[in-house]
Amino acid sequence: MCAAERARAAAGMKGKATSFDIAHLAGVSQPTVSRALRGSPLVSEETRRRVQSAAEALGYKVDKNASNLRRQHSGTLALLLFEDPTADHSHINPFFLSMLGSITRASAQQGYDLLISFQQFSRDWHADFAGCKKADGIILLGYGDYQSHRDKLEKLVAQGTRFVRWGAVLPGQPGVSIGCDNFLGGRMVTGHLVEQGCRRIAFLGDATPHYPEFHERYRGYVEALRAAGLPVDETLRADAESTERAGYEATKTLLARDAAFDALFAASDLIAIGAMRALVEHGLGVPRDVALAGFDDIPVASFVRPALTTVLQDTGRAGELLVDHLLRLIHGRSAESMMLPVELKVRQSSLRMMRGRRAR
Amino acid sequence: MCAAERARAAAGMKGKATSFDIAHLAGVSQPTVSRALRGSPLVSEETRRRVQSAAEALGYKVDKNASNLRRQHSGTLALLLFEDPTADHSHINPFFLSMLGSITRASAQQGYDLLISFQQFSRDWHADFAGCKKADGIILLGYGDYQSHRDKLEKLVAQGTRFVRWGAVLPGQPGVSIGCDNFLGGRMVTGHLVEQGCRRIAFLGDATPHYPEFHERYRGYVEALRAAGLPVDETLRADAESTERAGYEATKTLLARDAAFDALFAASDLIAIGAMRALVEHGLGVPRDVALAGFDDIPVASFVRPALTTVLQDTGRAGELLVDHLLRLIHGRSAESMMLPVELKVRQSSLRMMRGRRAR
DNA sequence: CTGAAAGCGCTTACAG
DNA sequence: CTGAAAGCGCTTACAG
Repeated sequence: MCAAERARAAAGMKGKATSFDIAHLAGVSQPTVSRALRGSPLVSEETRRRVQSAAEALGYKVDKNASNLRRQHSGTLALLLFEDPTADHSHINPFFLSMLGSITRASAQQGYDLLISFQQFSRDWHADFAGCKKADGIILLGYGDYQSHRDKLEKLVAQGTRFVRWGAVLPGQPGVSIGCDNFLGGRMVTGHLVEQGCRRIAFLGDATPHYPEFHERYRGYVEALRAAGLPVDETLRADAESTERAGYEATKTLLARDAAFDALFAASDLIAIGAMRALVEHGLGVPRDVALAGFDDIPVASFVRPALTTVLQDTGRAGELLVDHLLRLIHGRSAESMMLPVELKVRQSSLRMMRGRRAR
Repeated sequence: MCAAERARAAAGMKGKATSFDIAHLAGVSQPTVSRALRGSPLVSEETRRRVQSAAEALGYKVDKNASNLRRQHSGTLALLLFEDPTADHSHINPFFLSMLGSITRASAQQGYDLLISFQQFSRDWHADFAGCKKADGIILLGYGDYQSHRDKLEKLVAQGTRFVRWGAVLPGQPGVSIGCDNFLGGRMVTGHLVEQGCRRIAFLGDATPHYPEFHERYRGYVEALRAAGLPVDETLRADAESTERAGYEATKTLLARDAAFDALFAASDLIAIGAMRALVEHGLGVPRDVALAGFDDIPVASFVRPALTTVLQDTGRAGELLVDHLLRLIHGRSAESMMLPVELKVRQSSLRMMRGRRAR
């Protein structure tokens, strides 16, 4: 039995203490307890102290359900992680894990709790969090097909649900989106591969508007090829969702096609790592025979051998911005979509000049 | 304006619909709405249908705050992630990330929401979740110093807070703990290194009772050495918390000590990866000059070169068990601490016989 | 099977 | 600066 329990037992109470118990102990009314604990300026310093020590003595905590009900808010943000239903369920994409970490931190810093939920895009999740007041706002995260599911976002807007979305920032999208400059990232990587002397650069990833982020990266790739006067060869493109397995298989497809390539730009690091495995199995050296680059800079990217050239998205900043923008919306202020800068991380996997410099 | 809004505007309502609105539309009393929606067997099939379609028409969702307040529960579990305050804050330990994924999935499967929060052990978090009824129970996760903070756990028990803890399973601990067989894991790895012909095996990690998991792994290491008739040399031990940086530095310390070693057992994969970098910088080949093994089998473990020998903890099963045991406690049933089996994953980093088999 | 009533534990306008 | 009163939106024993 701890001190608080003993004190309460002495006072003849059972169960958790309520604000009435504190009021009784402090010799004030129950509303005064509420005011004192919420830091209202209406309460005298001396009363506040009495209330506070009574609350501590009984181990009292404000009941969130009651408080939220009365105040009509929840002090909670919901993070919805959308996963491709076809993806391997045992591991979450490390990139989103990293985002999750920074979002958790950012919302804690702002005094909000974070509710986490995995969702399928197909399900009817749009009213599950804001509708029932479990959360004041929603953060949407995931490589998703926002084109087919645009109606869900529009429903959120129509409902007046506050939400922000991580993903491609494109004109005319419902709600607020925050994402990195995928187009620029794609152009930078491809430009770098061109500089390395690559001439037949393949693209791995679903380049349809159904995967807007990949699509933007692809557009950057095309732009860089154009700028270098290189043709865009459709046989050098293979679809892949963002998994290692898909990258592996897309590379096999490409190899089977017998269309020669000297570089591979994978739309994500996971795809790139799968590609690396397929290339090695096929007896091709990276970067000796094929230069390779990915996107995201997930933690493994620097640990694979050769270390993977990729595009860094600042997840720390992204998490802060997502929470920040969502809170603006919750507080009735305006928030604009925005695009974050990216950074090219050149590592060994794309450095064709390195050939022979190390005994590998 | 969506259909639900239009319907409600027609009915002259503003704001979210309540159970009274549904009652009105369905032509029943408000309590009947509540019963119908909660699936009470007292409601006739026909009434239920009327209520349900009214609820759908108005886009009604039960207000969780009100429902929780009345029912005195929250339908939510809290996951508290303890991080070493000295650790690098930009990345979360991948092992815990993996646990987080499986816990999220398991609690969703059981119909519970999951609240996530990062905590410092030193802070006064014990009443922050259960005390204020934000969560029905708590899951504790993190390489923590449970010895110094044992009083916190005891406070939880005294309060009657339902909680389960991931970590070392030792006799006499407050509450329910679930963890893997760290002792066996340590013994298996060390035994394997001995089999590979290693005779001077160093241990990297804080082996004090303050890190009970590492301590158990260390005890397994000692046991395996004893079984092989090898001495336990204190100069072959260097403290490290579970970060890459700490592993890097501990290895440097070891190297500076000038006590020869032919193998390194790191108490975690992160430590092992840091160690690998230090060894390479020092001109030592892995596994040629020094065999290396870690613990956890985080995703990078199979991607570093050479791939890292380690001990697999089944995070999927662990997450399920943590949630399962916590729900047992919440439902007033009993739950016992338990230990999960581990699996040795032999990869190249420890295969000294491999020397020369590949041109690396 | 259904309704009228009470109450979960707070917060906040209102009155003093 | 403080208290009495009302009410947030449900759920559930009680009565019929």
